[in-house]
Amino acid sequence: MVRSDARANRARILAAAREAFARDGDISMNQIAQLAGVGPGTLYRNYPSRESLVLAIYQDEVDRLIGSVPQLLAERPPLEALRQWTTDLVSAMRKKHGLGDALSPTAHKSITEQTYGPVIGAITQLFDAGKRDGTIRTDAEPADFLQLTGALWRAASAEKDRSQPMLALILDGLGVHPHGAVTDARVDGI
Amino acid sequence: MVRSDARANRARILAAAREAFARDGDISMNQIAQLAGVGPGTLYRNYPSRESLVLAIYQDEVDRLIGSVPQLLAERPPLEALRQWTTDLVSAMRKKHGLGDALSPTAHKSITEQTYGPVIGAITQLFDAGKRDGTIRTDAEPADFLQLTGALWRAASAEKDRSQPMLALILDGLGVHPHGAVTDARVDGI
DNA sequence: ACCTGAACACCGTTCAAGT
DNA sequence: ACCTGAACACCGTTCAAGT
Repeated sequence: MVRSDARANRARILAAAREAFARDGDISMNQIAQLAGVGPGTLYRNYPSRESLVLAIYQDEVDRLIGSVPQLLAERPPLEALRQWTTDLVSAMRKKHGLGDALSPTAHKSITEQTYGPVIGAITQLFDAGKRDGTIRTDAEPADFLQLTGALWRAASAEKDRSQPMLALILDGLGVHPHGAVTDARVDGI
Repeated sequence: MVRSDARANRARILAAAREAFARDGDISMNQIAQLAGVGPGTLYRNYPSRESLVLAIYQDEVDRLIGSVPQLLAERPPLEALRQWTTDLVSAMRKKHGLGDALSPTAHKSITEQTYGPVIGAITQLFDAGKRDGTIRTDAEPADFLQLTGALWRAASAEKDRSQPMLALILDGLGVHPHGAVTDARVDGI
């Protein structure tokens, strides 16, 4: 039987840790415990090592992202949902790389591999909705899109954030264009 | 004026640290000082931070590598010198990646960028010697060769070390083959 | 069943005292 | 001019004592 205060603690720890790591990747475990208002023992009961905590934070971020898809699709047209979702994804990737210096390359690699499948799944959902209502090309590939997303994150990290116009460009390319007019405009836009 | 014991200490620290890091990338600064037979203060006088020590170790490794070129070229024919040198390079790269988990991604990147130029320079020296005596193709590009070297290091890390046969293959490709016969054999060898 | 927080061994780093 | 090593503040982690 999981006590309710235990569950609440777990959530508080994760929230505090997420905030703390976003501010400073070098934050100590004891400091996180204090920020969360629990003893260090409680922190270690829930996350037995520093690495497991970092992994949980990122896993949680990905879970939110995956889980937000149905809501986004209910609220707006598929292309708009995809735009919003991708913006969130880029922000999550940037956070992951913010952690980067506190995360060992090996851990970083394993985290990327573990989240690849679910992320592709979410993109597939968004694509399928657009393909069904005719706003996204039927030959669009989720894996290709994710690849392009990597370029977006790099663009977002640069001094001048060009990720939004670049995303608009990609989404244009995904759209269905009866006369190819928008495709021409896209080439001009580069 | 640099005292001779100071210079000796610096060398002893670097040697001890190189050995220690090769065994365990998580070695502590105090442990390194003890292994080198100096007080922690002396260690910090020479290398004011952990990162500066790691960087110095790798820099030293690259310096040795660059410096070994004339000796190698004096002792053996260019292609043989290139083979030996590349074997040493792969071993150095493997060490760098052994450090990898103790080195921040940012530091790892900057170290790679800083050593790129000198490494290309060393390869150019070896190539030029081979081009002069007609054993290496005149159109061979040092940068391409270094790129292929990356594949060698990955092959060396795999459970079955295939780096030596792969290196032989690349060197075959660099050689001058009057009738193209060796090139055919090379394709068969894959 | 879970939490607290003092305690442990050790970390990176500093600096007064020596030679 | 340089070295030593005790000392400092803090680290990740544990565990006896509580509720």
